[in-house]
Amino acid sequence: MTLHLPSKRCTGDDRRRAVALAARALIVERGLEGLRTRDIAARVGINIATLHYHVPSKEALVALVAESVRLDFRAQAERRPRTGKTALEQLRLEFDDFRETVEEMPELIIVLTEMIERARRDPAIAAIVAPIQEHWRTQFAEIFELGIADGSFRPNLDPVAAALITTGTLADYWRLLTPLRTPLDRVFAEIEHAFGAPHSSQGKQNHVL
Amino acid sequence: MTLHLPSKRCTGDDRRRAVALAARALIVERGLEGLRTRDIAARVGINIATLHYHVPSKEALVALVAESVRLDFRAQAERRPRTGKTALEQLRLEFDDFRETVEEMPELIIVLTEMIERARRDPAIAAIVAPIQEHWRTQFAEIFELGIADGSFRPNLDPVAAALITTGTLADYWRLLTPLRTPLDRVFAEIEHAFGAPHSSQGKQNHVL
DNA sequence: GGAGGTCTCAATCAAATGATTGATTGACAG
DNA sequence: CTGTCAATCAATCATTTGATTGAGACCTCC
Repeated sequence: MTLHLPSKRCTGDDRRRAVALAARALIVERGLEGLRTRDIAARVGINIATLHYHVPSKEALVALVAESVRLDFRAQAERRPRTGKTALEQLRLEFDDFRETVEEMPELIIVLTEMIERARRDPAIAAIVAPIQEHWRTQFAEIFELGIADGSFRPNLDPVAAALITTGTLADYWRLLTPLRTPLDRVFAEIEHAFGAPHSSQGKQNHVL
Repeated sequence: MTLHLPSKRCTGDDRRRAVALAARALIVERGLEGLRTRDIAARVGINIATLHYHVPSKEALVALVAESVRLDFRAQAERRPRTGKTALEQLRLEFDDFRETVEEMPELIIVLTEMIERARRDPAIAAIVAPIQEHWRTQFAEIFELGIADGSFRPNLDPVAAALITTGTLADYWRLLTPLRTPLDRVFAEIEHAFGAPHSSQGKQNHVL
């Protein structure tokens, strides 16, 4: 991968990547609403014309950003093997994952939220963003399904509804304006109580099966 | 309320109200991102200068819209007496309320979401929008607290966490891009199961106490 | 009837903004 | 050395957009 620090010229892909990252940073700062092609070019350190050479239009640019976010999410989702774990363990892994993402790449979530908002009136963006949400939801639904079978969770649990509740809770949590003294842990614990098997006291010790 | 159809002149408050409504409609169509003062003026049927006479700046206009949304939410929240009901009944009232809002004034929620997004980088809007969310959350927290006392809900329920889960779930539900064949009812039912007292089978018949 | 305030508009401004043009540079193949 | 092509830039365009100005119209109260 030729970096653009030593040599002045870069390959198109490198430039596009740099543009996407700069755009993401600017979206975090000023929102999609305040995103300007000039600012992106300036942050990358190139001319506006050069930007337009690599990314034909602003519409394409937003799509490029959405796509880069999608890839980042997929990459982050792929580097966790969950095989051979109980459902409860998998659920906690998922929680850890979320906490990690919130703490280490909050910018990624912010941009995703902006994209989701835009997706409501932009089918092209919707097509990119929907799979991300779908995948996340499915992930939880499968965990709950497994958990019903292995006894981690309530027998009368509705896996799909539970997944909707879980993803909705997490997606909305970080959106909260008030910094919120209620820590994420309490929410996680409450979700476990809410979906866990009623008799098995699966508080700290996980003696499933 | 003097309409502006027969007589040409209106009082300032009427105009401001009309401007706010037109702006809300435009936000639904094109987002805050695509909101243009000219378009608002055109929709109201007035000159741009007249718009600026009633609302000094675009910033003030966005604040006006946020404020109008806040008032609408407050009005909608106030017209429901919940005294003398059990916690479970109150929870279901709240669910009915949400469903009604989603079905009858989805535009209100869309605008609120845009405002929440903007609030992240605009303190003035944050100050208007935060109380709405706060109130909603508190509402549920109180219901859960009452429900623990009256036996509707689990004794080990964390009311604040449960409220966060509930509001997060609802707030995120309507945001979903895929029209989602999973009906709201299943989510509601799952929440009731999740927080309900484990032994009392409060599925359809509500024989609390 | 007129003084003063409220309300409205046509015309215009200055800045911002997405996009284009035409020329230049550097790398590399033959 | 030369032709080709990706990559880059300065300059500029055509609109868009938030905001202002100055001239009236309409209403109310005296």
